[in-house]
Amino acid sequence: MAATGTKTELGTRERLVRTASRLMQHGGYENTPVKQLVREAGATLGSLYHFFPGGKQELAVAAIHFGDEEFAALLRAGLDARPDPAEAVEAVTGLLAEALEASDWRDGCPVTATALETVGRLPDLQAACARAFAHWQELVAAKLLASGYPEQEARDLAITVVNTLEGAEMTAQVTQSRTPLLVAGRHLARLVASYRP
Amino acid sequence: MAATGTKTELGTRERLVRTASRLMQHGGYENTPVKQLVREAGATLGSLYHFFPGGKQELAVAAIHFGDEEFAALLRAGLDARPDPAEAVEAVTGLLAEALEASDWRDGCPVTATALETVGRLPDLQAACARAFAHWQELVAAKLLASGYPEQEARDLAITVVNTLEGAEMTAQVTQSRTPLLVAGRHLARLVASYRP
DNA sequence: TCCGGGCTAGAACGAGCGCTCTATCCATTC
DNA sequence: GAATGGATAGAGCGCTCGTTCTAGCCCGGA
Repeated sequence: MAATGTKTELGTRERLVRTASRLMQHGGYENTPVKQLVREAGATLGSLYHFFPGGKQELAVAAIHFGDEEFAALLRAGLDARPDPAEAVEAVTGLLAEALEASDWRDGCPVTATALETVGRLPDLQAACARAFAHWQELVAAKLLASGYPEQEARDLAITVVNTLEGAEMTAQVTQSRTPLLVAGRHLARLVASYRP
Repeated sequence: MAATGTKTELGTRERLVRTASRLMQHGGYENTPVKQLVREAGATLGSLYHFFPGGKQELAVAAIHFGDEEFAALLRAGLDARPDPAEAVEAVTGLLAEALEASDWRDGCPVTATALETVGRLPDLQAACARAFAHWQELVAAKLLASGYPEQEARDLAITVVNTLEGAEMTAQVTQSRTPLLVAGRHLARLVASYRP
């Protein structure tokens, strides 16, 4: 929210959040040392603890929210690209594959790594990750509902679409290949189409 | 492999590998301190570096292989439970949901957390994780091929089946709910059936 | 009885962790 | 020009990390 790039200079707080999101996207929470984070953000420890009295964990929650919105934007872009929801879902996988390869297989889902790492350990972060997943499902469900899919089928399909995107994105990263995402796109399109009202 | 429970006492090496696999399943690689690992395995640091001169990383590779086989066993159990591959895949999701809830949502995929954390950082571990995914895909593909599915469709379906299982398992963990897995089961069964030769 | 190698044992090391703390800067306000 | 308070700055704290190292245990074969 607020200015997200229109300003030539971002405030210190915003730089911290974006840098944290990027580093956590790559290595998760524990693999992101505060000192490196602060250095890459062009800030200092003093600034971090000024804006986030709760320390690294509070910053991480903000970073997950930022990644949530970032991924949601890409999701919306793909979903809006085609009127038909089946084709739209396939368009999303294309966007994901493109972005992933362009980043040399580094920029996967900005939430997954942190989510897995914090399950049963850091409830605040786990909750933030769960909210992100729910948010993305909501976007997919809205597209299906707008296309006339019945409520229950739309919600269930949204769950599987998001989960399959997550799984395919992870495998694409680990194997450094677009294939898992592109195959997922074809299969998800077929699945969504098979429920077409 | 070798004895996996028949012996009343497992050797120190085996205890280290199993404990590492379990701890990495829960928190990944970096969140698993060697000292805790050694303590829970009933071993000592000396033993660890005796059996694994490469240290924590070498042990982690062995642990990933163990988790690979463990998950493969569950996969085989589900796939063999039903002759029809669509029903078989759904059976797998049932087994996964059961095991996950029984562990209070802790025992997710033994590889995913480590996989995401080591992408682009620890090539040895990343490669071990990639091998595990390929192995599981192979098992699913074999089931489909045995049921008469054409080569290419079987391989592609296997990719999506494994990816969707991974994604659904992760979401089930984070949200502490069987729903993602059960919904994935229904959808995967429908998808697999839609290609039935 | 002695030996020797597979294995166990845990204290100690240097590096890096998240965080605290005091000092300072600087735009805004009287 | 002085005072104010948000923001910046980074040295240093206590702690834990993975690893190293030396010493000793156990037990089958000579």
